[in-house]
Amino acid sequence: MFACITTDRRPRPNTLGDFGLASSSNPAVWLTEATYKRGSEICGEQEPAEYVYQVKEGAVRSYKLLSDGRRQIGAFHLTGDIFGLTSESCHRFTAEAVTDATLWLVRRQSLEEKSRTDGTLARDLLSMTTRNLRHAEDHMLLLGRKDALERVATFLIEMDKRLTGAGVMTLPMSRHDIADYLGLTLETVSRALSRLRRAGILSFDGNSQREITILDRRQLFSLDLQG
Amino acid sequence: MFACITTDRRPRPNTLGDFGLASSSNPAVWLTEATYKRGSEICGEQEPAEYVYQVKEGAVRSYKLLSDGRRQIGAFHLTGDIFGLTSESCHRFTAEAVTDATLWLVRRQSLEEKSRTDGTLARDLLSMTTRNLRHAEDHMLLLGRKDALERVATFLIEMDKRLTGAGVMTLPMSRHDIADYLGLTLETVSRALSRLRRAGILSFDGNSQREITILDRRQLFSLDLQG
DNA sequence: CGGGGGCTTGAGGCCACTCAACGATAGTGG
DNA sequence: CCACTATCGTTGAGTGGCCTCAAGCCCCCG
Repeated sequence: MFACITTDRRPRPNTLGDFGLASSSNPAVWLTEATYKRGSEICGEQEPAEYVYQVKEGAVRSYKLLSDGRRQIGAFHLTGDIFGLTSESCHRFTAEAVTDATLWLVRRQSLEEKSRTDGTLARDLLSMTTRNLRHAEDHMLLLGRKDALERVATFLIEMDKRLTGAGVMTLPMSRHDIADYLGLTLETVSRALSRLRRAGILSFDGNSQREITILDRRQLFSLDLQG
Repeated sequence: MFACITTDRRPRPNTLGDFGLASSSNPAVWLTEATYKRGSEICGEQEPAEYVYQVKEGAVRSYKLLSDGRRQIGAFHLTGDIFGLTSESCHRFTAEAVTDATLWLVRRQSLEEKSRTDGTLARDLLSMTTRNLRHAEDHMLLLGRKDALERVATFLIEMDKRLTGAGVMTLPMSRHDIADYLGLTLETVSRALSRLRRAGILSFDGNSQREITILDRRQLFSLDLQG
């Protein structure tokens, strides 16, 4: 599994806006574009955090491992998402391409330098970190207190919102990835999806089992008894 | 359950250093001190986030509820800890006093205003948020992938580090609180502690069951197979 | 003395895990 | 074109770890 860095390493000037960092019109943050094959590692846990990443296309998983191989995926990063952002020196997750993916890379150092003088950027970094924190906090509730069906329902609602919002979506990740995100096994995820299908809440019409249609949003939401 | 705000509401000038916000010598952040009785609510989930809090003395729990009452404690805040910090308008957790507690309060607004001109403060806010994020990420791994014994071992190591570091500690929270922090039931927590005691890893010498001595740090760490 | 809260321990049940078989699909090479 | 393989997903049977329910102890307090 090797990353395929495009040879186009010629730095391209780019606004922070292109990097998703709001409207600061600072043109001096340099981007690199890179592509990664399905399954290849983008950055490793505890490696020095040299870059911050934004998904141009594809999907990425961030995870931690226990020494015996148990895996917990902390987040999926989809088109437009920024990850690898930290104010510490090392990454706290391993990131891998879920599908073939194209990323934008920006040196962390250059962001830090800019943020020292650019208050808007500094606030954007804080609000992005806060957004990640909120996601982690919500996910703790899921992992600590929801049962399997509720976890899968919450997952589908999250993915629908982030992928299309239209109730029809093609999940980029496998059942195994979903399981490691939800703290379950792949069999339990599969059974939960089947239950939701049999209950008329979902359908798998497409020719792929990853193509899911939400038929009854009300019932799905009623399983996601947040708050 | 009522909070007992001390009538000493006279704002006291204080350095940010006193607030744990590093060495910025800005004296213009005003603190209020308040005391809370065991079990009283400090702030509610989804309430407007008017204050940021620091524990002067005592212990605090931050939690989320599902509509049927299941509770997930996201963090315990001990002496010196800052909580309630968010760049969003509302709190994302309910906070309650685990023991009688004395807190320092600072208006969120005043922090935000200061951070607009004080780059050091802005960076401190970011690094505090990052620290919270790391804790949440580690806790996701615990909740998603560790078994009961491992969760309790991890908890004891965390508390030992934060309370004394000496291997002897008096936990401020009940088994029920520990359970809701670890995604277990209080009985399972109790059984795990008993197992660790029978294995010679802990002892409960004190006259309180919350007084715990770690006898064998090596074995305890071997149950906490982080990474 | 009774009552309540916190903690422990036991008995039994259930939900998710484990192990296994099977089908579908895609890619590979003869 | 057809094996052959690997990957992914579904489903079933059985197990086990944690939960539920309950009893009982200890301590504090009225």
